[in-house]
Amino acid sequence: MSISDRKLMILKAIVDDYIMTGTPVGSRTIAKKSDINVSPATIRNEMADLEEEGYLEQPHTSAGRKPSDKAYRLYVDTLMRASSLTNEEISFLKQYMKNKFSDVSNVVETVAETLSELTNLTSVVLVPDAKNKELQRIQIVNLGEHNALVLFVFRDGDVKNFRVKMPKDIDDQYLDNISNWLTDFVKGKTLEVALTDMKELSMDDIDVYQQFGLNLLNMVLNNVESSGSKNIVLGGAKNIFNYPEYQDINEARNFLTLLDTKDALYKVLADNKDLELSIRIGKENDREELKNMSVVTATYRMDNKEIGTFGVIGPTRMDYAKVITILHYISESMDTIFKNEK
Amino acid sequence: MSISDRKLMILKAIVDDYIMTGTPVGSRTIAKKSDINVSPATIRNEMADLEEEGYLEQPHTSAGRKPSDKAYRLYVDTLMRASSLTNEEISFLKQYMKNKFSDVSNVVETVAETLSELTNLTSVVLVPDAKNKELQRIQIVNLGEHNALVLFVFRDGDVKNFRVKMPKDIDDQYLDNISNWLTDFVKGKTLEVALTDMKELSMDDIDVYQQFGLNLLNMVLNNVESSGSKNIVLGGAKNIFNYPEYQDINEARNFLTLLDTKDALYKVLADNKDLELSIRIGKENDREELKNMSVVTATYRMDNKEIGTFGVIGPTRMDYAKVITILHYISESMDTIFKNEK
DNA sequence: GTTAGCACTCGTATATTTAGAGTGCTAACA
DNA sequence: TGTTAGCACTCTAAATATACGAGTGCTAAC
Repeated sequence: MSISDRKLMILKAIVDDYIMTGTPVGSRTIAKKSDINVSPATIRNEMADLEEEGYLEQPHTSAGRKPSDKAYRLYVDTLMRASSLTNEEISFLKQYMKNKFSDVSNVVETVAETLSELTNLTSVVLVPDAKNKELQRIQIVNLGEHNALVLFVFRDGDVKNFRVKMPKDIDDQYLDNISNWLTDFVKGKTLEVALTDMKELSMDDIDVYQQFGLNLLNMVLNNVESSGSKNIVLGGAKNIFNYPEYQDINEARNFLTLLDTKDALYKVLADNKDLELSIRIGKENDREELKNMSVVTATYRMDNKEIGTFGVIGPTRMDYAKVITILHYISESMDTIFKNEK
Repeated sequence: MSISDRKLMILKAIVDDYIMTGTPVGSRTIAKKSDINVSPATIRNEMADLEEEGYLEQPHTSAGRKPSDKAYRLYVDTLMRASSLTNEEISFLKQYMKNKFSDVSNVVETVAETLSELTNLTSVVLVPDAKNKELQRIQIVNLGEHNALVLFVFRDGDVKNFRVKMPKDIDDQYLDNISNWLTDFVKGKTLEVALTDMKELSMDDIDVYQQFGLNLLNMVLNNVESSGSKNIVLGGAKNIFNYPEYQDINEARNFLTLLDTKDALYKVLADNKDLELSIRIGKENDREELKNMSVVTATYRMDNKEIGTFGVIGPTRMDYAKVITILHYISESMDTIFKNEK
């Protein structure tokens, strides 16, 4: 059963309005605002139909209607304009991002910040899993007094560092030698591959180096794994307060608590890794805690390997068009960093 | 005019109770709870006196009393027990921190997390200013395709890294040479000193290196300075919800907004850098936004140079004794990292 | 098929009442 | 002279009652 064009127009008008205001919208509002020149009574009839078909819901008899998840889905898939941004806004966006990303050491934080500021939502950025990234170099730096710092530099420019204690103070030159040996060995491999490869080395190989390297790699891998659930960065958590429906302290609190259970968020983002753009509306989310939220994520990839997954989380009545546009332009900005300027 | 011992006991009882419950405390409560065996009526008289002297305030006629900032000050200075923790709790603390700090690459985040978890307050940690830290090594790592990563390793194990573009792909060996030259030049100096020193180099010195080094140092310094207000890490922001007096959405919101204006927090922490332990109660804070909060900070130093400043921020009715104890044990744990195990 | 009219519903905002916690004062007591 | 029981008084917070209004669904006319 297909829905008449007028019904769709009405539905779109309702969703648009609800996304703006957050209050159930009545027939009068639609009659006045939209360009469907028809009386409130007529619209009421259509609305009753739309409700029967599951697109609208009524909080209570004397309230207007609000869109259901199903309605948002339809809205996102076919109703909404591709972008709700004007040309000026878009060029502002581009400029803004260019500035943001100009001198960046910590891309992840910048993406999180940019994303939340532009969307006025809470942003979620998945820190790329160090386990699956190619190593570029290992460098041991002597800090003196039996302390050393082991640096793992990855292909993508990420750096992880670990403080280790040495049994005795070791000559800088010797540390460099180990560093070089390790680098030669691991370069181009992921942590995991490097570790298994190293285990297979025959004992004939320079033993001390190997033992040292094994210890290091093991340590790092453990560390990387144990901090698995923390590989997530948030931005703009308090943006949720902008939404009147979160003025209730418990709602707000629950939301902030949800943000703290990074396991859940991690799962969601990790699940969407394969998708260039993922939109999960309300009950479409698997996680119970997210059943009344929407999560929109994008994955940026290069040479068919994902570099990063990032997105926003917020009320189902978020401005999907705007969010999608912004995600798009952030991807593009990352292109600039990782490709053009290379 | 000195205050009688009984008055002090009553005041302490009131503060203790108010810290626990957050609700104004009446004469009955004190009469029952404390070991001052005296009738409510008597306590009322004393309370009236204490109010006159500015130690107590009454939200309204028919409510109990709550401590004033002045009362908290007295409490902190002379009334409270040094530690409200039992021996078991303390050994738990020590164990907890030992675990936390065992395999740490990011000390700052760990301190923030530990602090907020243990105190149930919001923690604030000042990231040590890279400008004034001694450099240990500079290492340039080739990432391929005209990209390179410049690593600045500091004496204390901190690492800052910057992605740079190279005009053309440069031989790894050559990059190592530059790295070594730079390291030799900067080792033991702060960024600022290194920069001025380098400017004074005569042009006879290997010119390319110098130019390259100058550019790098300049870039890093700019970056470090421009991110000045961000040198702060928070933990447990939502702990504020544990306090019933912050159930009001606006209070909570204001608090979270305050946390976002890192300038203010930075100022506060930086101001207290010289003090091993600083307790600012309510109006004692200079900042208007903090006039109804308390900020307790500790500075950890080594060889008379501060390594880190960290503390908590929360309602004036925080459990000062507990907070101080915990700050103390965190300092101690850091000793373990930076000294004993060295 | 569309629309004006109207009775009806129900949530929110406002006013009113009630209950109780705590006080200050007075007068009696040790 | 300091302590205490007794009691009237105050003021908040919770509970209850009232009023308002936005929005609906239905009916009947166009």
